[in-house]
Amino acid sequence: MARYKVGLETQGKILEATRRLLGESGFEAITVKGICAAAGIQAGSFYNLFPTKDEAVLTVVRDAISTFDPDPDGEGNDTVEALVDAYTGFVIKDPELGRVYAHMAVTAALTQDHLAGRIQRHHEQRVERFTNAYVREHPDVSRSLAGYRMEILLGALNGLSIRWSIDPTFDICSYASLMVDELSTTP
Amino acid sequence: MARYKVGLETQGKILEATRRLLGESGFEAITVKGICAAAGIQAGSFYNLFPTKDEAVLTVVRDAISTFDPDPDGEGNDTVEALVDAYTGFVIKDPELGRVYAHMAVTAALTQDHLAGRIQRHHEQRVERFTNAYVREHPDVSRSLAGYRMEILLGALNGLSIRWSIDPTFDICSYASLMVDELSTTP
DNA sequence: CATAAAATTGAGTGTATACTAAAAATTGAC
DNA sequence: GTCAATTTTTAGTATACACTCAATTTTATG
Repeated sequence: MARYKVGLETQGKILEATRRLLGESGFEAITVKGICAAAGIQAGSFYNLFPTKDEAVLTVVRDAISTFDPDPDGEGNDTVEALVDAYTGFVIKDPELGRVYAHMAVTAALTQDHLAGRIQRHHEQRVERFTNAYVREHPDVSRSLAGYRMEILLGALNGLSIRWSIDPTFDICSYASLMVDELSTTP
Repeated sequence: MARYKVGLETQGKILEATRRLLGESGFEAITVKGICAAAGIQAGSFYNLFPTKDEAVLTVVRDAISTFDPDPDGEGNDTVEALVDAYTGFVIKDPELGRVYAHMAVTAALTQDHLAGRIQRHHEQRVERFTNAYVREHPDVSRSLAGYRMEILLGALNGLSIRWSIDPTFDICSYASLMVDELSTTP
């Protein structure tokens, strides 16, 4: 753990580099060597501050998850539209972390054993939060149908996020808006 | 290239193993050593038949793409429902290749440089085929709105495929049916 | 400014990877 | 059955990876 000022600075540089490289090339392609080069340090310095590569990756992932889980205390007042808008809003505001989140939600669950459980849990909570919002807005829709619809909505949102991650000019906001619009007119 | 019978058999064993391992663990985790162990051969034998690992992977990917692009000649008579049903039908019938396809469509475009172009092209063709079917069924909907809707539909289908790939008990067919149903009632 | 703690470096380790080459074994057309 | 072409094996190479450690330098506290 960092105790001196320089150590904290180095920690910051490492996390910044990790975040950028994760967003650029994903969970498979990231290497300690790459992180160190991007941070301008040597491997030994990295391991003075992080016990393993995965620990640095996990720190960034935790950061991405909490960023994209807006205002957890206000859960009882969500609307589906607000949740989707919050997501696309964050993606636009911090595309680097947005890419990390998209990779995480979709690819990392398949390929990163040490993250799979955490990602699965996050997905379930996310579906529940969206479903709660949806039933609150549509009391006449059964909870199970609402769950189906929100699973599809999040599947689509993840799919579109990957599309955007591959092609940064892809206008994810328009697609997300259209999706929410058409959802709100479905009886 | 294989010229003797045993060579062709070995080629078959290699492709079978590659397909299974791709479906099980994805594009990042597959190794020549793993393929050879699963096929019951040595590395030298592999390289007698395939110039590189990527060539074996690409052969399986081509196979997956053509499997999930049903009856290309009948393009002019598609319906969106039939296209989605064909997709989920193939996924159920050959889950191994289905998993390969899902990994490919979503993760490989990000992480496998040698496949990215091919996957991008395939996706664009897929969107176009779906869009053509949709405008044929809904002549009153503009082509651009149809394109948006089909991009979302395919995003969702990809997202749900990944969900199914992570959790094989996930009932992708029900979700896909619901999606098509609700699409057909959208004006 | 002395000193202990922390940070950094540089030069490693071991392991796994894709891929190769030479020799031995097998195949199949004649 | 011969023999050249093909296939298989065995034993490698080179490279990239995560991670380590002893020596050196830097930090900050009294």
